[in-house]
Amino acid sequence: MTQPTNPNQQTQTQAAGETLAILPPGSTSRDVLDALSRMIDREGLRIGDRLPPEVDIARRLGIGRAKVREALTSWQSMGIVVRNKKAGTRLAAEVAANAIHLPVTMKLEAESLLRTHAVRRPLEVEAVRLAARNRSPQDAAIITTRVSELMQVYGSNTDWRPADDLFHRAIYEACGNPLFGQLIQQIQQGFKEVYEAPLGKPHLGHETIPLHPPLAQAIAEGNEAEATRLMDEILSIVEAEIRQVLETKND
Amino acid sequence: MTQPTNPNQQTQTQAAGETLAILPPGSTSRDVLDALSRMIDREGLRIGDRLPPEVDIARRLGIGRAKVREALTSWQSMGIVVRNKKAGTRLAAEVAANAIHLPVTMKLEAESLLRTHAVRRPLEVEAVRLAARNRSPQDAAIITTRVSELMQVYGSNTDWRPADDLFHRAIYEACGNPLFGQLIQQIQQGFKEVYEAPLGKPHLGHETIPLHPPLAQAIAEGNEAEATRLMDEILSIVEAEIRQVLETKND
DNA sequence: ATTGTTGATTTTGTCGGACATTATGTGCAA
DNA sequence: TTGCACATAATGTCCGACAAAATCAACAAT
Repeated sequence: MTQPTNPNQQTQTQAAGETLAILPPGSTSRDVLDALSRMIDREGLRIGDRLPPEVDIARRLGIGRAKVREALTSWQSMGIVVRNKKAGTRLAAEVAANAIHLPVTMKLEAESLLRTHAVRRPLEVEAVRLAARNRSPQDAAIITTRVSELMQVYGSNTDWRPADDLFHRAIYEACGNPLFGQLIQQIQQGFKEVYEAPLGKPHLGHETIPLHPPLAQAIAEGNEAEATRLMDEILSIVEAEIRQVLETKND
Repeated sequence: MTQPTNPNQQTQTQAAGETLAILPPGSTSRDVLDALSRMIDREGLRIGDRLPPEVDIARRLGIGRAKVREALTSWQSMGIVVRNKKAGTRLAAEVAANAIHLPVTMKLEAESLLRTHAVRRPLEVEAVRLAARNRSPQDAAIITTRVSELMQVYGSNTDWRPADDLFHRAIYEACGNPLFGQLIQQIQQGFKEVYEAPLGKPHLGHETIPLHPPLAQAIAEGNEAEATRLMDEILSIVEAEIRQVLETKND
């Protein structure tokens, strides 16, 4: 055992990390978790590494230990950290089976981009199939509107991803099962965080936008086969782009 | 608004619920959550209902408020409860987009059995496809062993579901992407909890067991089309059984 | 009579302190 | 060198107090 190369051992002479951002008094538990995330990033902590004792974190962030514990409890319930009496709080070696928090899980395993995409893919295709089958006329109208808005933005040189988000959310709405939207958006959120952090967020999926109008039409017409085929093609393109980005990064 | 029929208003004259089980001193946070679950069940609380103030819970369970808060924080981070200053802690009306905990979510919405099955279905099929494509020889051997064990147990009149679990876990292992296993098992866990509680757990999926040996063979042979077809058929049968159970329950 | 306002109350949020519990490590003795 | 007792450091738990905020009740104003 004898864990290797722990960078933050005794170099912190009670005032080393004091330059950290002190949280304002009205900060939520989410802010604490964000600050902890930044701290983990900055100090380059990996799976199994210890993070500072609760009292130190509290002092460095200018908050009470109760608040730190609340945040760590949240992470613990997600299986992100493991707490032990004297061993301190460590980043979890493996995620508990019954608890998932994709954003952090993925952040800890950056190579899992393709894995995450592989999970997202069947969910997206099935959501499109159900949307084509179950859409109401209102849903079809919303989807048509969203795709026209998307193409309008796409024509200009502004960021088209918010419009793309709205379009896909309309699909999740139309499929009649809120679990699809919840799961996919959870996956997407984790994807974005890990993707935009180290790779500088190139506009992924740009090539797929021209396929969106026929997808919307297929859903509106109730053409399940064509809709799922188009969605699968879109996701294939995205997957190829991911592989390309990963390869160019590995140079 | 004016929420209706809150059963636990002022009938508790400081000593009503005192007969609750007092937790032993060495109880974990999980125990507290279990006790809270039982309390919710016993008092018949629904979505939007308030649960007792933290100090009351602490007194009734014989623990400190810190322990109660830790447990509630865990639930809050899963989107199960919402906490407000004077409004108290309420069971969440809708699950936050970035936090999902299917077991409790489903327990609160029993009608979502089919929705959950609809999400599980494409994931299972894709996992089988990937397993047929990427399985190693060892994986194939394990799957073959598991299915033979399953059929052996199935022949006797003991409970075949543990063996069934092992078989499907072997598939998740073989597919080469741990996220599939994590997500599906999370979904399954929630499904079981909500299913077995109100419906008395009939042996769901009994009809599908004879389809498992050919499924295992298709995976071992790398026959993606046949494997996915069989898995889809299995899940169709399960879905039909779910519908039947729900209908007979609605009489 | 309805509406707006003000104030009291209740409940969660946060802090600090104290002690218990438990790994971890250290030093002494065999 | 090995084994054991003890010191130490970190989380776990409880308590008490106050802050903050949402709700409710009473009251005033239109």
